Amino acid sequence: MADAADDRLRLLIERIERLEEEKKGIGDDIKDVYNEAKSAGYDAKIMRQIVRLRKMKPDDRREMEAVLDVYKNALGID
Amino acid sequence: MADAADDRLRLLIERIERLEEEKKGIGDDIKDVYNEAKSAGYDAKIMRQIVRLRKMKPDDRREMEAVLDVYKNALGID
Amino acid sequence: MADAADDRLRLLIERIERLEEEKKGIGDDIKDVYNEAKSAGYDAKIMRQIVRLRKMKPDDRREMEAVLDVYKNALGID
Amino acid sequence: MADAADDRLRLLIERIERLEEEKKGIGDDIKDVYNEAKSAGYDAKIMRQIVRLRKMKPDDRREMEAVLDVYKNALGID
DNA sequence: ATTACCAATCTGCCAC
DNA sequence: GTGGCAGATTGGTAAT
Repeated sequence: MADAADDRLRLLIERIERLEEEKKGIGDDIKDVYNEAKSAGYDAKIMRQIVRLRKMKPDDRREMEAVLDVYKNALGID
Repeated sequence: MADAADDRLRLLIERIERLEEEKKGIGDDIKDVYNEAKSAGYDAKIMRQIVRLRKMKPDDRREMEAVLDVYKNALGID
Repeated sequence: MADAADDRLRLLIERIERLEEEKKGIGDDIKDVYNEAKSAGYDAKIMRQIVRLRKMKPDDRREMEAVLDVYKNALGID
Repeated sequence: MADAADDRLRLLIERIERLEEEKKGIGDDIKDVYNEAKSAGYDAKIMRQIVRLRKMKPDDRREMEAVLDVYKNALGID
């Protein structure tokens, strides 16, 4: 009963499923590294912030941090 | 055909739907305030960071910022 | 030291914070209803699906369900 | 200025960054497949539902669908 | 053991 | 129409 269109859809789905498995594997690897870091006494939550900051272009990051400081001063934070 | 159990489920669902509507209304109000802020020249994204920071207890926030600085120095950021 | 611009920003932030509190309150109310439903033996996860389905226009929902069935048949699901 | 602890942190961060890059690459591949499917006339949103359903154990899926039907009947959906 | 909280992923939306 | 952003949901974790 499975015609050619059915096959095409099935193949697309199966490719997606294989890729999602790979993606999950890498996600697990990342989790392992964070756990290793945690065992070494590092704070995973702050490491994640670092990773986020390093993704930004340095100039953009500094600009963002500068504006944040201005707003913090306006609000009397710190 | 609708028995008492059906009614009970329906009433629960309807209460949820009413509450979700209210919640959506408030979400829209929040969006309006951000738009007003944007019109006044403020950066909405950074305002959201400020709101997040103000949710934290001051001591926790300072501690977090201090650790972040240590990590940034370790990584040579800035 | 707080000038007029600082005040304006502070007022905007405070309005947002008030609205977010209200929003959180309603979110808690919704959670309460789901817990009540759970106590009555209902499955919260499926109730969420129901709420989602009821948000759709009936014709759109039926169309979507029809396509889903076609795909399920193509994949031999069921 | 970089001591051994700094190096350790840096190496952990770099491992994470490499893994995140790989993960992003696979995410892009998945997106490509969905786009290919879309070009062939398939509905990506429903394909995602199919993928989700296929992740479930068949018995669990059928049980879930059965309960959903019960709730739909109780609410007069369909 | 459960339950609430928190983070991370995923979906939907809006702006470009 | 595409990419980024915010919101929602789900899974994991920590506390009691």
